[in-house]
Amino acid sequence: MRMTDIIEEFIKDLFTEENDYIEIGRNDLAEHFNCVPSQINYVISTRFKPSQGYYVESKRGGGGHIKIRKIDITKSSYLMHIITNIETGLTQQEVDILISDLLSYGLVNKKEAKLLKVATSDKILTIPNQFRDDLRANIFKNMLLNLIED
Amino acid sequence: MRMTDIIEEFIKDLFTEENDYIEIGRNDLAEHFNCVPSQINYVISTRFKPSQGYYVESKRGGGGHIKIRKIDITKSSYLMHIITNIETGLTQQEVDILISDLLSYGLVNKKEAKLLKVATSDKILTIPNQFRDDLRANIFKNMLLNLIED
DNA sequence: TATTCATAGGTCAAAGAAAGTCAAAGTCAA
DNA sequence: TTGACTTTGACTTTCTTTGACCTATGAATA
Repeated sequence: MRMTDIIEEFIKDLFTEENDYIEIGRNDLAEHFNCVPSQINYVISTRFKPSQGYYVESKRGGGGHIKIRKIDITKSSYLMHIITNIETGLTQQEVDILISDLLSYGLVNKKEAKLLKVATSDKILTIPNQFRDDLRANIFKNMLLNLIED
Repeated sequence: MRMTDIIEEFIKDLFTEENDYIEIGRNDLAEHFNCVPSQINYVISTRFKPSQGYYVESKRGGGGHIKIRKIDITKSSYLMHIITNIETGLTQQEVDILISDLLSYGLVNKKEAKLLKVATSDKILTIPNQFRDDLRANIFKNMLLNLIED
């Protein structure tokens, strides 16, 4: 069996009914499985993506850690559907349409819609063109993921 | 848990409804937490900046102390203070502290805090380094602006 | 009054502790 | 035998901890 799969399973087993997130130390885990630390990053980036219902944060430096939150994707299959189907970039137009759909289906309220809109608008995303649509898609996707109720 | 976070929390707990400032002795505090005195300075300089709504004064010599004052917190004034004090870029660390303060003052709810956090995190802002802090500040500022007018 | 000294706090850079990135090399199944 | 997936490791970035040295204040003393 591949190391990757073993680590994936190990991490997934850390989730129980009570916790919706877990914290790991990258180096500890790597040591535990006798692999290089970056292997852990590989596992996380391939098996714990938003489209798989996971949200990941981390902190470096002393006392650093990686935190993985599991989102109950059955709570909103429509949101999940959108999230899963965002692969590449999105234009502002595309996002605006999605937001107004979400609003009219009552999946987000007005305030949330506004926040989504602000954080994904061309006006605010003041970076070189080439990066914008991918960044926007990434922000949008992850914000949606976090709108799914606990 | 990090010493830094423990000290930060300890200091923040010293604030109550009645007092708008607190006084600490650097050496006493360091002794209490069994760390070097300069650790206290580190905590203060990373967690109690003016842009985060705190003003620090101190006095050396006999009877010396460090005094930390918190700005007046009515919803719009605090938000405006933060917004107007964002000049150039913000690191993720700085934004995270701001968000947790906003949350603890009840100026944003949990969901809004999450959205703010997602839209400003290093993990999500997948663009070249040089652009990141300015972009983050821009997103954050504009999201906050939208939280005010409601 | 002027000097000296103990008692604070301030600064800054180095060392330490994690995690992130990226690309090269390896594996394996279709 | 090629293309996708995995493994590895050198290098980078971020955050924290530590300590040596510096500066200001007030009290005691000459």
